[in-house]
Amino acid sequence: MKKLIESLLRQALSALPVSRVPPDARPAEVDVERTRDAAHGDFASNLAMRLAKTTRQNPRALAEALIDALPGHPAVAKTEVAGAGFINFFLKDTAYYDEVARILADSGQYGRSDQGGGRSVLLEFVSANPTGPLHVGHGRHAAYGATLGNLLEAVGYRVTREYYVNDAGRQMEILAVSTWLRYLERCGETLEFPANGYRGDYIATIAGQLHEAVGGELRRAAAEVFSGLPADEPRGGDKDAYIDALIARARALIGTDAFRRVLSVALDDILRDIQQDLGEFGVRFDRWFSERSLEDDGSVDRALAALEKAGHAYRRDGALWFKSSAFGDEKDRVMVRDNGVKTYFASDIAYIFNKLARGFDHLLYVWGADHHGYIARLRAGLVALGGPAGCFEVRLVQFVSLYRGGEKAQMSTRSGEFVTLRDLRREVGNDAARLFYVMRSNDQHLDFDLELATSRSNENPVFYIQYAHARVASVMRQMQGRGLEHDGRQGLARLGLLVEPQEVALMKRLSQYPETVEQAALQRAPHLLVHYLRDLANDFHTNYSAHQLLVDDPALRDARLTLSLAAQTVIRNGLGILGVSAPESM
RNA sequence: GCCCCGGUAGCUCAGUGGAUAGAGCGAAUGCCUCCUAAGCGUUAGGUCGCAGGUUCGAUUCCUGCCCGGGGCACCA
Repeated sequence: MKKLIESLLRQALSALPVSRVPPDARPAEVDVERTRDAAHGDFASNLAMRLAKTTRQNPRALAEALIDALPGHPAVAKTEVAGAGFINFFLKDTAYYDEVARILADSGQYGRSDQGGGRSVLLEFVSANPTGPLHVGHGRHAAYGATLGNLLEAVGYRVTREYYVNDAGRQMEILAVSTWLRYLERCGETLEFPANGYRGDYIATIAGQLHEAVGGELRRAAAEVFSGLPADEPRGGDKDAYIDALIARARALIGTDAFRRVLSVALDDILRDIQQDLGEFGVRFDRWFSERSLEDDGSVDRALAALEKAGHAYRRDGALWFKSSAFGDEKDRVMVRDNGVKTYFASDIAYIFNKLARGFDHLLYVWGADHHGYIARLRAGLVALGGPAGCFEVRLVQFVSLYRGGEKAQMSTRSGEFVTLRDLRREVGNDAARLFYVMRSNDQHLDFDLELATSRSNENPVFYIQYAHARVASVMRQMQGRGLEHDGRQGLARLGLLVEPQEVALMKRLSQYPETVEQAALQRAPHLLVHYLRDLANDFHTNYSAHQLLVDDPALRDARLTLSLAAQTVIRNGLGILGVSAPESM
């Protein structure tokens, strides 16, 4: 509907003589917005005021000229010049009736568009290290990324969802050694757990499975394991040096193959858990991309070689550096350490190289806010490899705090006492979790109120929105219980009977849905859709309270039910994008 | 020190180069012989952090400052 007004204005603009508005003064896009005040009509444009600036003409006179040039359209009742030069558009009610008809005809497709023109987007999100279960922060990434993917698809992009599995590198070795130590405890050894190890209970569980599988085969005496190692942090040593020595010792005692096996057992178990968790949460990925595969198939080496060949890499102090400062980063970055070990940055370069090679039009990353310093260097890598900087986009998600009854719930990652995503889902349910996670702007720290998420009142947007949907279903059941039928064609034909202000307000709100989806997708802002649905539910409940739907007059009843079914359709579509269910009863 | 995010009603947060800045909660208060009261209505509540600048017009854009959170590794 907004598009219609924009197109009319564009036609009017191109109809103005060049002498009046030179071509280079004409904006590529005309801005049309919904009015806040009904006295200003339904839509307004500041086009004349913008032209007035560039052409140094009177804005009101320009507005008059534009209105004169405006082609007539059956949906437009009236246009006027107002204020400093606004052009206000008043629509006929029939325009909204047509929109209701479109909603019911398009049904599940209503609100979708081909704005994206089928361009391909690689959306990478979550990508949490497989060193433990997902916690509530990852949950926000999952909900945000999944909703973003749905939004982009709704406006015509081809979206590939990918989870980058960091299954290589030192963190994996720490995971393996942590598992092995718990296994030794299970075998009966007594030991002091390293400060830098993974301490969560899940490690002991995995160690138990390992013990069942291999018995005492990998058991070594604790004295043998720990003799001659440097001091750990609690004893005044360096925890990193200590755990590295411990890893080397483990390798030496049980052999590289067995160490690898322990690593695989732990990794497979944790990854399976993550996949199951996200699956239950309704978050699906097209591909789980293994970091290790990039190393195994030589991609990392090739990417490093490509950078060296292009003259963007150099050696210093025994390390291989990427000259990222030449591409806007604040300083150069190490890719291969002086001990020959590649940094994670090396594989991330290889990964982005891989993404480019797969021919995506756009690379969209969702990262935690703590990774913002990483944006410049990865973009630098992309550009150095010959990729277009414009296709690279990162959206940062701020942190999540849990509140329970006004008290902040504590989380800490290494202690193993964090609140997992699974715990959260069990407590508040998937629907509430999905919606609460995307209710706030991703730029905003999120205070997740556990009590609110489970409360059954209109302050809880989940129940409030779902209830509006269920209420329509309930009325339809009620109608059938009375032996009545709904005549949809009659309803559409008699929408003119809907003259109550609450009914008109509901129709106007419904017509905003396609704009809202588009805006939310293009701004990467799912929270706009949540707010819209809340407002829509409010309009529905208001109308429901003000006017009986199941009235005796069949024509009026059909019209009202038709409008209600349209509202139900839009709510269902919107909740679908959010990954929230639309129940028939509550 | 540098970089990112935030500062809008008592609280949690939307919003925008335009016309009188919004919602929910909380507070006060009204509505069930009637389709789900898991609902609806009414009232009160604001120096859009502060100071400059650009503009016909700034809460919105720019600069500086203040406050809160985060980041500045040959860790992931």
